[in-house]
Amino acid sequence: MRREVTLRDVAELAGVSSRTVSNVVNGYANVTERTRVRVQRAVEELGYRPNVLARNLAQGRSGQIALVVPYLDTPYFSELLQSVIRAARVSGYNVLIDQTDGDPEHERAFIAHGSRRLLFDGVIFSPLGLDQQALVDRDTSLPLVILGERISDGTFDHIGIDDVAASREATEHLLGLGRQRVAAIGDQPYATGEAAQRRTRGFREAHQAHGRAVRDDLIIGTPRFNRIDGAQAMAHLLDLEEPPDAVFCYSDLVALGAIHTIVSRGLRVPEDVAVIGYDDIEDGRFSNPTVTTISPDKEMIATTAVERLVLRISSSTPPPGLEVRAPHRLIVRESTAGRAAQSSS
Amino acid sequence: MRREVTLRDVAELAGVSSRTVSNVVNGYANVTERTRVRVQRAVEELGYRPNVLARNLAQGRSGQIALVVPYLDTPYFSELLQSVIRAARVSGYNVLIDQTDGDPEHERAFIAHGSRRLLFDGVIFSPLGLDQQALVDRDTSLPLVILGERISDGTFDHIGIDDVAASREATEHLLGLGRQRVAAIGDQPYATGEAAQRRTRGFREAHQAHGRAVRDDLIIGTPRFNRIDGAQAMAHLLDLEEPPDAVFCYSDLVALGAIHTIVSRGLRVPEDVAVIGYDDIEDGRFSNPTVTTISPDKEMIATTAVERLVLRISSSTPPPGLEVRAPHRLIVRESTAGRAAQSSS
DNA sequence: CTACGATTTTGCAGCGCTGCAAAGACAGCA
DNA sequence: TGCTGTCTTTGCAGCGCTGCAAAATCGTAG
Repeated sequence: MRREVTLRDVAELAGVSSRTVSNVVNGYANVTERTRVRVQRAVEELGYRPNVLARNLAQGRSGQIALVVPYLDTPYFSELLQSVIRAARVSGYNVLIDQTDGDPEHERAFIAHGSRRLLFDGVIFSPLGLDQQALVDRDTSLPLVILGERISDGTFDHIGIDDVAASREATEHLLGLGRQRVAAIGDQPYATGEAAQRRTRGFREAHQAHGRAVRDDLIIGTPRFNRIDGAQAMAHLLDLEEPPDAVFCYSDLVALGAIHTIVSRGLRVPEDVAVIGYDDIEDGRFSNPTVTTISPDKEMIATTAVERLVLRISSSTPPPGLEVRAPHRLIVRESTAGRAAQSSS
Repeated sequence: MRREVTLRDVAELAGVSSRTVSNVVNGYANVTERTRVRVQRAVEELGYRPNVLARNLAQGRSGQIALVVPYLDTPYFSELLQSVIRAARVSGYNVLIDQTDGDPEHERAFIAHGSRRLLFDGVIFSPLGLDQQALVDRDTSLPLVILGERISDGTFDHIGIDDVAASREATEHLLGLGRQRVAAIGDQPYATGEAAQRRTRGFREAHQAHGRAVRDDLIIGTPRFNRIDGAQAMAHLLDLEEPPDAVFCYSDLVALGAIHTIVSRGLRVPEDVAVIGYDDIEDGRFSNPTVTTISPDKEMIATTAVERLVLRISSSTPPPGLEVRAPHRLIVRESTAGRAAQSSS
């Protein structure tokens, strides 16, 4: 395999210094049209491509941004990943993926002091079990953007939808259908379960707005937001003396698991139990029945996250922490509206 | 942000040359125990971490391997991705992900001459629409491992399950249930559809082995292996005068789409139509009904792929192309066995 | 005690690029 | 014509590491 073309090769051919070639390639100011053209021509003739590695070394950066997510095989995250990769590429960054498996220790290590600083220039973090303390202990010189439900303390950006409002809408949708006993699956009443707790808050607010009492025994906690968690929680709910006739699930996967249990007990969705999910993953559009859900604008979340992170990386003085609210909407499908909803997306 | 600790810093503290520190850090031979210990201590005291970038630059490699897949939000690929990342990290490589969207042009460009050679040291490629010509035109100096159904020409490794055999088993399972009209969804009778064609071959072989004729109008082509493709193809099949009573779907997503259509027509799975899928994605374990499927050993595929690629990268003389058959097995679930299968995983 | 081969350590150059500051070119003006 | 200020271009050093080959050290045989 032949040696790659370097800046120097181009410089020689164009009859200028390698520094000038660098200037042209990087579009720096103050290069005469004449030399620019000459260099440009040489670049093309030799098929020169900058060596990213060398550039990064010289600039003291790595050219990578890390995307830290709890699970990769969760559709929500893999859909997000796609958008992040696309956006990062536009800005000349590679995405380094890290799956934490929701392990708080692992999550903490990623943003703690020292860590593998050299491996990435910034982090887009979608924490699961990260507690407030980890954020306090973090290396504040590491550019950080957090996705999800955590409020920024001003030293990083935060992007997420309004979970409380979204959860309220979801619950109101169920109440609006005339359901009498609305359950919630996914609460996590402990320090690292902030995201879940906001959804529970929305759930309660909706009841309040409708002048309805929340039956606390219908709020079921789950360790994760998985199909299996949903399936088990639903089984528990159906075993109650007065089982619910509607369920707000804190993720579409939970909803799919719940539906699985309901149907395998010989009950019907939505006739016997209406189900609403959260995330709008593709699965929910083709499941049986299709799943009514809260759809966050994932593309916008990903794009904004990368944008902000890149800005943060290239700023000499750190920009103030931004609090970005991404839009969301309720998408009604069969699991609450029945077959009638079939035509909707 | 303070400067990072370098080799030289360690060298100074340990009272040796930086080259010796490098030797110790990299575990090279011929270092006295005495100096090794001394250096080791200095490394720990300063918290030295090698700069991967500089190392790679000096070694003329990038430290990245590319994983090229058609779609990332397809569960099969995101499950594979996880395993690949894990395996690559063990070998000190980063995974650079590229989604081709199945675009043949894009796929071709990735392994063609020149390409972005500097960005990655090797490629793990899961092609979709890649035709044989692209492989001929490829840059043979780029270490390559191909996943899927293509046979190696000796210049790269190939890892995949035996699709023909697996498809035969799947079809035989349906025939063994006593089904009379078995359909297949997913054929792609054109140059880039090799994978699909092997499945069709297995489908035919199974019929032959059972002394049954294949009804060609029951073999439906689909552009992709998606839910929507499965849903549409199934709709077409159900509109036939003699609709099938069993369907072999070339992916679990196709199967999920097909089931969706069947159920929304008021028919039952598996009573009216039995459905079998391919890939064993998690969705199929919690869908309603759960999906009988062919389960490839993804972990083994990923691990072997990385292993072979790393070997190929570090070999000065390219090793012969290996043809690896990963194991697969049939997992019977509700979509063919009915509720009775509930207990199986 | 010297010589020689084997082992361990070192110095230097260079991977390909960019930051920095200085040099050169050029135009305008006295 | 000489001088100044501005715009372009250049040279050099160095990012942190490793390849290479020479130098130093060591052990042992003569």
